[in-house]
Amino acid sequence: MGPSDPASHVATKSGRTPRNAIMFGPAGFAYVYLSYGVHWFLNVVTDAEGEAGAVLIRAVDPLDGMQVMSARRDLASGPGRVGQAFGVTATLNGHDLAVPLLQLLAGWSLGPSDVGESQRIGITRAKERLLRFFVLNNGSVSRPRV
DNA sequence: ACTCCGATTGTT
DNA sequence: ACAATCGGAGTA
Repeated sequence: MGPSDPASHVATKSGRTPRNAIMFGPAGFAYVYLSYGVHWFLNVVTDAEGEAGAVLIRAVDPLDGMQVMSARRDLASGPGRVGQAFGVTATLNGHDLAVPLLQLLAGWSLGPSDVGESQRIGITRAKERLLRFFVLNNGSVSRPRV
């Protein structure tokens, strides 16, 4: 939602800044930022060039390269863990997600009944908006901390 | 220049 | 419940 979402990095009065500049570019690029000075968060830019918008990847379900069956459940459940699992750092900010180094590919097919939506996690502004989307009945989906 | 705090996580 | 850890953004 970009500017119309109070929880977005582009929602401030300053609008475009050095940090969020990638969000104003074309879709399909990585927007990476450091959270709490600790975790690298991976976002995918979604809107057309000139229109700021991005989606945070909060979890990933490891399908290939998981010699680690035991770790499967929580290996990449949580945005900080996604960053850690893929080795995301500042150098990936602005990365073209069509390039194999870190690439978005078509996944298995999902219908509307496979996708859940809920309030977002960990934010203070615009909590009520249902802008968190997840695969239903998938163990890798991240959850709020109890 | 200085303050506040953040789409968190691991440990106590 | 709390520390870790740091830079963006707002205020002065």
